[in-house]
Amino acid sequence: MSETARKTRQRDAIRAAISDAKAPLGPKEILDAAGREVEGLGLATVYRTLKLMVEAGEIMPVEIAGESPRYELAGKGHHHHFLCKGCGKVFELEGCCGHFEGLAPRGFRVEDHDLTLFGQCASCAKGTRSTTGARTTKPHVHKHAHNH
Amino acid sequence: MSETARKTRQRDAIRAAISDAKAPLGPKEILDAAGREVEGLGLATVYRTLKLMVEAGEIMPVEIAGESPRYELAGKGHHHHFLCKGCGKVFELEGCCGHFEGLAPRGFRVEDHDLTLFGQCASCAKGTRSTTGARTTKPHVHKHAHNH
DNA sequence: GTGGATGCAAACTCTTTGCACCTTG
DNA sequence: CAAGGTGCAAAGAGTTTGCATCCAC
Repeated sequence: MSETARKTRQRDAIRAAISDAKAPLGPKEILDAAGREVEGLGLATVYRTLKLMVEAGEIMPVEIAGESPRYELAGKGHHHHFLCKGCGKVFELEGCCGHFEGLAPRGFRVEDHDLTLFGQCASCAKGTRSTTGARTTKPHVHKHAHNH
Repeated sequence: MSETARKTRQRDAIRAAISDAKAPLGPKEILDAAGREVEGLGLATVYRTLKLMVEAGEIMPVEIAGESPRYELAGKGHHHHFLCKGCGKVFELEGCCGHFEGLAPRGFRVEDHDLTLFGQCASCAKGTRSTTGARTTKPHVHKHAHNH
């Protein structure tokens, strides 16, 4: 095989940034974090490395509807995410109540699924009064108007 | 209020394109469809109209992880979608087994959720041999490697 | 020394915006 | 006729790619 995958400072820094993060990171956040280790790190390198790591199965893209992709370490087992509409942070959820096969029409083969919860994280839930209250960070929030 | 919302040929065509479609459409597909009615329709108008219609609650964005947004009529009640990895088509699902509140950590408030199923639609399931088989259309498929 | 890796800038895709002109009410 | 709507082109944001240089092995 032509598996050459060299060890470089930039890749180490990118890998470290992702594993040290408590939540999935986006390309620019990764650049910020890894850039503190490697002077002059370029965004293109981050994108290239991210793609390689995804193909190598080292990391997984976390794509939340309406959000730009984030990345997290692979190998954590099946789980989903929670996006806080207050602070915009993404949290990992444990477990999955997953029996969704029945939702698909007859003849369809369900191979995979994606589930994301939206709402207020513990911190944001405290300070909220049900109305769209005070915001601390830039939220990137979308109006998912599911009417259950 | 300054609610003026005029009735124009372009808006009628865009609305019609969305309601006539069997599946959610993306901006370019809408341009194609509506453009057949209105000569010279521009993409910018489609985007502007889409945004207005979403704000007016007429349509809903359907944002599937890793896919560009599609739009469907609002008011269909709560439902989710199925993306066929074979042909790339999106199907509407009925119902929702939704009790996801328990998945979130204590203190979190779950306000909404998103669920998407991936797999093979009825047509594609027939022609598939379990291996990544022959493809008919351009799939836009992503490797969601959830390991259940 | 060689081939993979990197940084920069240009290229691309998708979406938004500015502006002059056209249309609805 | 005035306010809004439209088309085109330019501007943005996010991501990819070409290329000369650099560095790990």
